[in-house]
Order: sequence, then C-alpha cells, then structure tokens
Amino acid sequence: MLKRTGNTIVLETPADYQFGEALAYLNRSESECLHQVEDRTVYKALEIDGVKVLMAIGMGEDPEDSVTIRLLDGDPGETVVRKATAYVREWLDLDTDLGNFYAACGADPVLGPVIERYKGLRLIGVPSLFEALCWTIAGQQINLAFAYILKKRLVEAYGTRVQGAGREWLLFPEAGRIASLEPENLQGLKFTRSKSEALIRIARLIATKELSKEQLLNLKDFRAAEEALTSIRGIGPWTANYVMMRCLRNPDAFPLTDVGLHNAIRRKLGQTEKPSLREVEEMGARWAPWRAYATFYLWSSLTEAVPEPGR
DNA sequence: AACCAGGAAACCG
DNA sequence: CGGTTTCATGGT
Repeated sequence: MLKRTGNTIVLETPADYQFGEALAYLNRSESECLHQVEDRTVYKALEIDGVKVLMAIGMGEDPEDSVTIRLLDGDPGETVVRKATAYVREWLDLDTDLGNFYAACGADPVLGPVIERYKGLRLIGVPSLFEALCWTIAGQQINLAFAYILKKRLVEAYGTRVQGAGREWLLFPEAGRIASLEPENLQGLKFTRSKSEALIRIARLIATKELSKEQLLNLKDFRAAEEALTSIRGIGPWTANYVMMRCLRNPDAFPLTDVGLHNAIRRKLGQTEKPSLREVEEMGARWAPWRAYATFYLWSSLTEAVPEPGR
C-alpha cells in the first residue's frame, strides 16, 4: 500500500520515531556527497531500473510523525516509485520496533543514558552491498574525516553526476565500473594498495554476481554471512560486522574492535583509558541481541562535546 | 610533532 | 592458535 498524493509519498513510522535524530546523523559530515541535508530535509538521488529518482525526504504533515518523500523530477512510474520507497524505508530503518531494545538496555549503566538522549533514532543503513563494502573498507584504520574524503574522491572519479531540480546529485559508482580499474587508479585517490586491491576484487565479485546481498541474506544465518565476507581478502571481522550492521541489518552485529565504540564507552564511563576487549565483550553480552543498535547509539554519542577531564 | 584513526594481513614463536 | 609488526595517510 503506497500512500501517494501527487508527487508526495507518505511513509508511516514506528512508535517513538524521531526524524530529527536521523537528520543529525545524516548531517554529521560536510564531506558527505551521496545526500545533502538542508532545512530539515534530506536530498537524495537514486537510479532504479535505469531511471533517475530525485527525492526530498522530510517530516510529514499528515500525520505529523510520518516521513514524506517528494519526487522532484516528474513521475518515474509506479514500479520505480515503489522501489524508491522501499529503499528509503530500509535506509532510514522505518520498519524496526525498538521497544525490546529500550526495555532490555534502558537501565544499562553505559547504554541507558545514551538511549535516553537518542531515543527515536534508528540505524541509518547503506542498502547497497557494494557501497557498504566500499565505505567500510575505505574507513578501515583512518579517521572518519579522511574516510569521507576518500569516498567523495571515489564517487567524483567514477560515479555518475545527475543534474535536476536545480542542483547536482551524485550516484555511487556501479561495481562494473570499479571492476575495470587497476589498483593504481585507486591509489591515485590515496587509497592504500591493499584497500585498492580489495575494492577492485570486491567490485569484480559483485559484477559477476559471485557475491550479492541476496546471496548473503539467504545463507543459513549471520554467522555464515560473516564467514563468507571474511573469506574475502581485505575483509576482516570488523568490516564484516560493520557491513552486517548497516547493510544486511543484523540487529546483533557487533564490531568488537571498533575504536569509535571504545571511545564512546570510555567517555560514558568517564575514564581516560579505553576499555579492554574483554570488557567490551562483557558489555556486548548485556546488549545482545541488540548489539548493532547499541553500537550505533554509542557512535551517535561521539558527536557530543567531550566533558573536561579532572576538576 | 608525536600520536592516533569507526583494521587487515603477514609474520612469528 | 594468540600476540606482534607492517602497511599507509591525514587529522588533531
């Protein structure tokens, strides 16, 4: 059932949903090139079945707690609209009820205050497997600011520019485009050699359909998906769990060694030292089977000002 | 100007 | 196996 009036589609949202928290997450980097946030609206372009879809995603008026998609460039046809709507629902995580997460973790000494602050936030995803893998590999072992710059260089060099509705939009490169490159091409963008080789290797696997999101989701469980991912050279446990969080949508995926996670925990505990892996594992056990949401909420808390040490 | 950043592979005992 | 080193570049 698509609730559509003219060029506007109304998306129903789960209980406790806060679009503002999604906006804050989506707007955290100036270097983000695959969407823009302006005036509490997200601008995003997709290409679906060869048709460009230009969208302005904002808060609804009827009902007020809904999310709306405005199609900015004519009518792309019903099938495409349906797929675009499904993409946005998945991207913004509009079909997840977090009641059990809040009930199970709301009193947790580390996570409780974070849930209190960010209640209504959903896990912003990366629906495309290729894009998710590229973003995650790009971000291995470097700060987020540089990761965004690498992504932007990749998109500007090999993605697609779209003009429409008075602005320029960028589409993430097709796997087939990256599959035809040599590592030197990506090293020129300042990807390391191993990252460059991994991206091209993965692009080729995806272009030949030896690797797909559907295939990973059809495995017997997420453990099998993790093994399938880590069997690819260049993908370790951190990358596999990150992709399971943000693309395969395993609510319990857990990037145990993630530095951002460790820093968020350290800050919430008011400590100067990061927690040991054992401590992180023990906390994770308390958050299961919601460790992906726990991680995402803790990441969000990293944008808060750091309290002054001492005093 | 060290030290670190939302790691992975190779290496080594 | 489990710990250690290497890779590689930019931010703070």
